This record gives sequence, structure tokens and C-alpha cells, in this order.
Amino acid sequence: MTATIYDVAALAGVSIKSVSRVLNGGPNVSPALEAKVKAAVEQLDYRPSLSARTLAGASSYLIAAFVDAELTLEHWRSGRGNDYLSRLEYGALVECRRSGHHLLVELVDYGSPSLEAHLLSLLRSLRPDGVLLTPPNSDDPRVLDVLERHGTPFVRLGAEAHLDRGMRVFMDDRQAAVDMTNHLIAAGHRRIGFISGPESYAASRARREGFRTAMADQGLTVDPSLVVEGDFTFEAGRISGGRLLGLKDRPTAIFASNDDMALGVLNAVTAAGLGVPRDVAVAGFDDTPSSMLSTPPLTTIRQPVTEMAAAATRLLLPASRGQTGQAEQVEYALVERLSTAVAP
Amino acid sequence: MTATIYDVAALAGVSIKSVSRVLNGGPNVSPALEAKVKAAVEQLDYRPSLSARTLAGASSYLIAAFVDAELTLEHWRSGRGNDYLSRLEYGALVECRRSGHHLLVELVDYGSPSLEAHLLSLLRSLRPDGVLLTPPNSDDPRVLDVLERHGTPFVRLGAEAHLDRGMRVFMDDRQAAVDMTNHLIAAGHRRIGFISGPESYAASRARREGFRTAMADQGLTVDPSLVVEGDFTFEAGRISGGRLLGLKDRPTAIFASNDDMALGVLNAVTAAGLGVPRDVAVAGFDDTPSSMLSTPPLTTIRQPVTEMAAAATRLLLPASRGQTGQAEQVEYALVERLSTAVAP
DNA sequence: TCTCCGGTTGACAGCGCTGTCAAACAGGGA
DNA sequence: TCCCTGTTTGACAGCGCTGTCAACCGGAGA
Repeated sequence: MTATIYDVAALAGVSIKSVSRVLNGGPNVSPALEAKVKAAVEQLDYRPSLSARTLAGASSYLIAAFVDAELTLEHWRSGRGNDYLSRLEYGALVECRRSGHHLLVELVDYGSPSLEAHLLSLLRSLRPDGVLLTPPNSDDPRVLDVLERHGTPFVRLGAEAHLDRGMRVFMDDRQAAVDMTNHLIAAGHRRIGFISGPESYAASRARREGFRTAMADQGLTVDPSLVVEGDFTFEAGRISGGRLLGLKDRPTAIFASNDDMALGVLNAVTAAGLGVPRDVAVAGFDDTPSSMLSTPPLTTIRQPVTEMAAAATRLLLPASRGQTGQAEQVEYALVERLSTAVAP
Repeated sequence: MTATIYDVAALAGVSIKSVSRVLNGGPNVSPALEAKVKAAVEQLDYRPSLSARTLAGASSYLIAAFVDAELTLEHWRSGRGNDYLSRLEYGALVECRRSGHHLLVELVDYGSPSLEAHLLSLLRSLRPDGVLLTPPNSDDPRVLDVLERHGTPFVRLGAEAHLDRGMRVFMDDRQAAVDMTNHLIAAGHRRIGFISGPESYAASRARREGFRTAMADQGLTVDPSLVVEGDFTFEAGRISGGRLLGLKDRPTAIFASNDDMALGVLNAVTAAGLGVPRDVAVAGFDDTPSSMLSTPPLTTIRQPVTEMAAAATRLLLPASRGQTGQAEQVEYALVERLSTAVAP
């Protein structure tokens, strides 16, 4: 039916091993052989079977991305999308295509007691060439343990703890928060409210840390009542924002740890009968699509998720496999839009 | 190293075939055998190798989702996310996990001249059990040809043409547009602007058709200048919306074919110094996350993309494989929010 | 008692590749 | 001329599983 390597070998008048060599770019192949084989491959429209290659060889040509099932469900249930994930996926996809690999997306129940068993099961039956780990699970020691024990290379995105385990791709969340805070201070703000994300995210902690540092460096004290915690949702931003605006000495600027919360703040400001940026400046973090479309558009930090994922995937590919402990830092950018504009 | 079926067979004192039978739920297995095998599997923590099963058997336990590379790139470049795609993916993932299948995401260049060769290559090397096709490519005859020729089952989401090819999961876009139009008419609107999507999308055509039908059924004439075409982007909505608002006899309501464009219209209304819904009512289509978060929140049609994808995946799974030509319709819902509220 | 039959289990041959190792071959130097 | 070396190619044994088909077992029926 479908042509196999035997058909190609027969047509070209060579051994199957030679066909395999040509196809995989093996060493010591004469130009004549290569031409013959390529012609036969072309003529039969032959494509090697992934499973046969995987079974016989060392590589599976598969990259697996572990996606947090509960988190994703929650994202959809609450009506916000999972922008981070799709950007990540796109970056990984592009890189996979370039190298002839394939991207397998796997839903993982990080909350399950049988997490380890499930992961091991995945690794053994799929034998992926590498695994992509996303925050906040890229710091989960149970996952790292399984991966290391099984010997599967993995890249942790935005990881903070266990810096020597696996490979990492990250951005400087702390410095980005410093920059944003300085941006607000430069615009004349002194009382700045901060809405942090959940403690479980390394990025949350780093961003709050950056905010504190920048304030301290400028000799500004941070009123404890101006720092509140949210869970990265629009609702959290709306409520926390409302709370901050309700203070008798309300902040003139609010820096939210992500865009969803910043959008909630925008909503709260409007609801309070105030204007952005006239009465209150608002800044976000992430540069999600909707941050550009809000009224007014949001000043935020662009996190190059797609590039991070592409870099991570590259680290996993056999051709340019990185070493354990290897880390790559990507650049962020402060995107200045109207929500923090200074009145002319 | 890792346990194989031979290890299990040896430990249980049975043949490898018996192990295989137990694991795959084969017929005529005695309880005693089953118990022995299961114990051995447990003890060795055995997991069958996907590639070996694929190579030897008929199923690959893989479902492939074809993602339009150019479209996705464009989505990211223009800053809007691809909400549709991630919802789809989530639905497929959940269903895959339930059945022990895996989801493979493949970037496809639908614009490439070697599209057919590329697809064939994918099908042959991966041998997926089924393929998920998304609009607007679910109507592409080149794709359908390749899939049919190769004999791979596929489900077309939101497909319109070639109704007898492959399986389909769809919603009644036309009727949904009728409902929305009636909703606007019921609110007292007579001059209703309509921003349609690109002609290449079957859904675009159906929505416009629904709008026209509803208007006609209510005995309202549609002023041709009130029907414009956009490309589903925020910008298109902003520009087309601005144009409609600039007419000397401007519409009192604008129905955009998707939420991104409706958000653009919202922006245009505000820019024109008008209010929503006070001066102009705005309706969208899709129920994307941001439609809920806009100011005011958008009245829209909820398209159950996740459920559609889940249903589609179910049709592909060997256990409940559907027949060619089989189609499943899913229900939409009109979500009424403030953007079309009638003044009290 | 013997045959027949359905239920149950196992032997074995692939599936389509890659890795190992040996064979064949060509060219340089003694 | 022969040997040695390095290059090029091929034979063959798996990889870990499923499908096919035959063997075996026990009880029902003749």
C-alpha cells in the first residue's frame, strides 16, 4: 500500500540501510548513492514511519508540552482565555516544524495524588525527546523528580527554584517591575498602589519584589495598605482596585501584576466615576491582546512568550540540545500606552 | 531498563499475547489470567510503548489538529490572540485524555503550493487516528482530497461546503444571526448596521444571510450602505464602525459578525463622542473572553467551541467512530449584556 | 465412550525502521 | 606486487507490540 523503506531500496537497487543513511544524513555517503536514493524516494513519494523510527531508534521526534488541566479549566470557566498558553504553543510549534519534530499537548492534573505515576506513564509510552514545563508548575519538585529519573530532557519556563535542574528560559520579572515602577515615578506618582499575583507563582513574587525595590531606591515608602494580593483575574483587579480607590488617601497610580487585573482596575476606576489616566494611572504586565484594545489602552510589560517557547524548544531538540543547568534569558519591553500618559 | 511486555509475561507466567489481551480488553479472558497479569503489570509499573503499538497495530492513539500557520501568525502579529483555537484545543484535549489518546498539534501552510505533499507526509509518518479541521480550512477541497485518499477519518468544524465529505460538527450561524437581529429589532431598532466577516468563512456568509432574513421577515428594508465587510479584526470594526456612525442617517444599532470587530465598534462609538447603548447599541458574535470585560460588556452569541471540539474528537475515536457524512449540531446561546440594553 | 464446539491461551510472524558489525572496495606506500 | 588504511555499503538482529492461527481444555450431546 504505502511505500516502505524496502520499496525504496528495491527501486534504487541498494540496501535499506543505505536508504536510511541518506535520509538521516549519515556519514560517508557517496553522491551517486544519494542521488539514486533520492530519486527513488521522490518517485515513490516515500515518508518514513514515525513509529518505526521511534521504536528502532533513539529519538521519537516528539516534544511534549505539559498543560495544567485544572488551571486551564478554571481559565475557561471564568471566561478569560489562556493567552500565555497559546503564545507558548505557537512558539513551540514553529520551532518543531523547522526541525521536523511534532508537538504533543498533554493535559496534566498537577493536583492529582497519582501525578507521578501519570507522568511516568506519559514518558514511557510516548518517549518524548523533550518536555516543556510552564509556570507555576515548572518549579514543582515532583515533576522534576520524575523527569530526571526518567532521563528526559526538559525546559522550565519562568522557573525560579531549583535553578540547577533541567534547563530554563526566563525573563527578569523583577527588573521589569522595577522599570515599570520607575516609569510611574517618573510620571510624578508618589502614592502607587500595587496588586500582586498569587504567591505560588515565582513571577508574582519577583514582580512585587521589583516594585518594592524601585520604590525604596527612589526613597519612597510603600504604604502597606497600598499593596494587595489578587489571583490574576479581572474580578480580583476590579475588587482590589475598588478597595484601593476607596482609601481616603487614594493612590494616584495602580500597578497590577498582570493585564487581566489591570483591566479590572480600569473597570473599577470608571465605576468610581474617575478617569484613567487623568485621576489614576494604571499599569499592567504581560501585554495580552486585550491590553491593547481596552479604553484607554494599557501600559504594560511585554513578555515575549512566543520567543521563550521557541528558545525552549530549541534547547530540547537533539540537534542543539542544551546541557542540564543551561539557562537562557529573554528580553522584555515596557510598552507605554495611554493608561499612564501624563496630561499634556 | 524499562519493563516490556516480555517482563510482564514472564513475571505473570503467561504469554505476551495474554498480556496484550488483558491490556486491550480482548475477549475471552479468564478472571484468573486477568488478575495475574494485572498484578504483574502493577508490580513492574509497566506501560506499553506507543510506537510499538502503533507499528504493530492499527491504531496510533493520536489525534491531529491542523492549525493554519499563516492565520495564527497573523493573529499574533496583530496582537489579538487566537481564542477560538485554544478553546478548541481544550475540548479536544479533555476528550483525548478520557480515551487514552494524545493530541498532536500541527502547523499547516494552507497557502503553500506543496500543501498536499505536506499533508500526505504528515498522515503517512504520523498515521493519526483522526484529524480535526478548523474553519476556514474545513472547506478546502485539497485537504479533503488528501484525507479521503489516505483514508484517515476527519471532522470538519463549522464546515459548510461538501456536506457529505468527512464528518461535521457545526452550529447554526444563520439562525443565531436571526436571533440577534430579532433581539435588536425587539429593542426598538429599525436602522441596524451590519459588519460582516470575510467571504472566505462559511460562518461569515451564514451570519450575514441570517441578518438579512430576519430584517426581511420583520418587513424592514436593509439600507445597502449599512452593510459593510470587515476582516474580523478590532481595527476593521473600529474603521467600519466609524464609517457607519459617520453616515448622515446613522444606525441606532450595529451588529458585528464577531466580537473583535464589535469591540472596535465600541471604540469608534466612544471616539465619536457617543455612548453605548444610549446612542448606539452594539452586538457581537462568539463570546470571546474580552467581550465580557469590555465597557460596556458586549451582547453576543456564545459559540460552544470547546463542546464542538469535544464532540468532534469523540467522532474520531475508534470506540465511537462516526460514519462519513455524519454531522452533529451544537446549540448556541444569545448572551445579553449591557451593550444592547434598553434605557430604563 | 467419543465427537464436537465454544471458550481460552500461546507460538510466531511480522510492523518499518536504526544500530552494529562485517564485507567490499579503493588508494597509498613498501 | 602485496599489505594496510580509510571509505563506502550491506546483512542482519532487534525495538515492543498486535494479528493470525493453531492448540488446548472442558462440558454438552450422540
